[in-house]
Amino acid sequence: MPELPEVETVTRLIRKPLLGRTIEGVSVQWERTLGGTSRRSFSSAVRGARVKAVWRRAKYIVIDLERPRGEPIGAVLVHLRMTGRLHVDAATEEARDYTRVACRLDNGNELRFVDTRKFGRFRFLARPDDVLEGLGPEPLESGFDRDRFHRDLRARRRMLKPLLLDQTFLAGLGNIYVDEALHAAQLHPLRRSDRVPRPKADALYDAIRTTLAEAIEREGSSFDTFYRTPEGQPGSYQDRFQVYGRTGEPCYRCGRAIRRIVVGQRGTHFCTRCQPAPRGG
DNA sequence: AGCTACTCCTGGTAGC
DNA sequence: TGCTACCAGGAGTAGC
Repeated sequence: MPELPEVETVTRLIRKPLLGRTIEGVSVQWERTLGGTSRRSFSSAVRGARVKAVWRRAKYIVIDLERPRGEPIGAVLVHLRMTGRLHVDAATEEARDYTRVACRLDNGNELRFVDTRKFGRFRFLARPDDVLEGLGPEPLESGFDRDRFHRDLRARRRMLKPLLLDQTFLAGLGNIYVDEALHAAQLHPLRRSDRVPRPKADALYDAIRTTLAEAIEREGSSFDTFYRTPEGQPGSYQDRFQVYGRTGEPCYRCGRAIRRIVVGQRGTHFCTRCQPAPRGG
C-alpha cells in the first residue's frame, strides 16, 4: 500500500506538472474525500490559487497554495490511504473511473484524485501545520538519529509492530515496510520497545533507513495490479520483499517458512527462527 | 498508557 | 455460472 517510498515517488512525479500552475476550477464527485469540508468551501478556497510547492511529509503529499500576488493561503494535503492515486491528465482526456476530486489547471491539464475505496483524502487546510506538526520524525532526515530513536523506543512500552505503524512515533512506515525492517533487524514484531537493547535498536534504525531508501530508489512497490506511479509505471521493490506476502515460503536467510500472524488487525509476516519470540513480552 | 474492536469502502477471490 | 463470505489495510475513534 502507499507508504513513504510510494508517496515520495508520486510526489516527485507530480511536482513538475503542478508547480506554478493556477487552479481554475474543481469538481468533487465524492464529498467525503474532502475530509469534512463542503464542496462549496473547498472550491472557494482553492479556485484561483497557484501551486507554490509540492513536497512530502510522512504519507502526505503537501501542495502549498498561494494567491496570485504571492501570499500563502494554505495547502492541499493528499493522503492516498490504500488505493488513492494522483494523475495529471489533459482535461480533454476521458474521465478515469473512481475519480473523486479533480482540479482544472490553467494549462489545459487536470489534477485527478482517483480512489476506488474512498479511504483517501484530498483536504484543503488553511493551517496545514496543525496536522503536520503532530507527526513523528522523518526517518530519512538528519534530525532522526540513533540516539533519538533509542531514547524514543525506551520511552514507550509498546510492541514494535504497532509502535512503528504509529505515525506520531515515526512518520511514513506502513504494514509492508515495518515487516521488512523488523526482519532485516531480526526483531520479533511483538517485542516490547523498552526491552530492545541498544545494539538491536541501532540495527532497527539502520534497517528502517535502508529499507526505505532502497524502496525509493526502486520507485516503491507495485503488486496485485494495485499500485502504479502516475505515469502507469510500476515500482519494483516488491521483488525485494523478504517476508511481506511470503507466508509459508522459505526465509531467504535461514530457510524456515515465513509465518503470518495478526497484530492489531494487521497481517504480520516474520521468520520464527531469525526473529525469535521475546521471552516475557 | 496501551490494548482491542469497530468503522470507513470496494474489488478480487475462495469456496460452494 | 452465480452466489455469499471474507480479505486487504491507514488511520480515526470508542471503550476498557
